[in-house]
Amino acid sequence: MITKRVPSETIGRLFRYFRSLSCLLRKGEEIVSSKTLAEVCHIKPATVRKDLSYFGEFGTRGVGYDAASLINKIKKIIKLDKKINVALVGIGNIGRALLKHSTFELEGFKIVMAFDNSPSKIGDTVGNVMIEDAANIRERIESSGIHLVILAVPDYATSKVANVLQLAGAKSILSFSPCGLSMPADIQVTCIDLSVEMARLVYNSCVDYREKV
Amino acid sequence: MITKRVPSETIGRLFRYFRSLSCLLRKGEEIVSSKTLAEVCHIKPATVRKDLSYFGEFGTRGVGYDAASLINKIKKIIKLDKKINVALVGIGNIGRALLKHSTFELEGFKIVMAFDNSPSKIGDTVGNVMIEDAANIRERIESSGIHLVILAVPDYATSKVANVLQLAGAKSILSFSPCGLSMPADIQVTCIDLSVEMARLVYNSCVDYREKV
DNA sequence: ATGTGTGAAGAGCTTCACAGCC
DNA sequence: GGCTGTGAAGCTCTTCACACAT
Repeated sequence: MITKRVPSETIGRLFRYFRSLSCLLRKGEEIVSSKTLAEVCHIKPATVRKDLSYFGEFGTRGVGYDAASLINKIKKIIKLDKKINVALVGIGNIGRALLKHSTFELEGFKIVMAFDNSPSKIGDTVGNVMIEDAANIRERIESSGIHLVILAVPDYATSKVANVLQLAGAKSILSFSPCGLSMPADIQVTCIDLSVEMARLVYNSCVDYREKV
Repeated sequence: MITKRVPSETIGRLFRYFRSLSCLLRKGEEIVSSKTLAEVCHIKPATVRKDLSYFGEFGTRGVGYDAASLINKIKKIIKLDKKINVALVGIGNIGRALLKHSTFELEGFKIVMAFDNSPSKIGDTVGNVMIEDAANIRERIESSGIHLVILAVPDYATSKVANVLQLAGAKSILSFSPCGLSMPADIQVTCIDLSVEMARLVYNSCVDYREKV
């Protein structure tokens, strides 16, 4: 019993291949080589081939990949063949921006439900979605079968909400709070922490090109 | 001539240690062990010790780390001892959210300049910052000596703006567009791509606990 | 000739396990 | 006893280099 090991980075890149291929196809390129795809994505050709090889043999040696059919293969692999419904908790600045951010829908994700606990927000409609009372999170998410939830609440509320989401059967959480989440292993959590990213950028730009002896 | 190799992940974790230590200190914990710090951050004690060891010996064997002095050490390492000024380009939904996102300032970053090219936005003030004409980006960033720029413009404009930023002497770019940036190696670029993160979450939650034979 | 598919080498990060010090 | 600091092992992802197919 061996789990097929696919690097987590590979999945992210598949999504980018999907985007780039759609773009190349629109420009009339029907056959695409790993070299072309790599250039568009700013990575190495070998990485492209390796990534795809985890899932099968999609190309023709000496020729390349058929763009249209490769797109479909990728779509199935990363479950982009159906729209993914998403719930959003926390309608602060970030939450509001996400609701208005129309691009998600083009990429296969749709925020279909939004929650906040502030009476002044509940009932409002932002970007076609009505804000519901956070008290109903569990019931609503459970009954709708939503698996992916975006968490954009203040830090102090994060873990409390996360526990409710767990009870509601959520499988994946994308959080904008500095992690602090301890979830069971069967729940995927990704934290997006802008301060951390900025700190890394600052550090790297000071160090990388100042070699130490 | 050997570059001291510090994992890029380590820098991100240092920032989290910094946060956690501040919190622990506020609670009155003056001495902190790698075990305690690891628990708070949901990582392994050995990782904490290894991370710190890249920069020196900050602890006392048999005892632990002095929280206050460790915080100061970390501050210096990741340049948090001074405020970092940041410029923001693109005042759409995300840009606006970032301007209003007051937490940055607590963490050492301050958006001091914002640009857009829409006449209807130029001159407005959002969260204490006046939106300036994007035509002045180069001049303003160059003369202010800002090194870190957040890019929140529509995809099609990203690389064009990035080129201007390069000319303006920016050293680091935090972009919210699907990468497409080819910058010289001395400019650090980080892309935050929510669709990619969501796609990974979805994939992992389907696969991780469905072992393949 | 050209470009894929892939085992093996390489690079980078994490984790272990234990020596060293309190 | 307790906890740090660290070389070495382990693991994961990337890159190479070449066999193979058209």
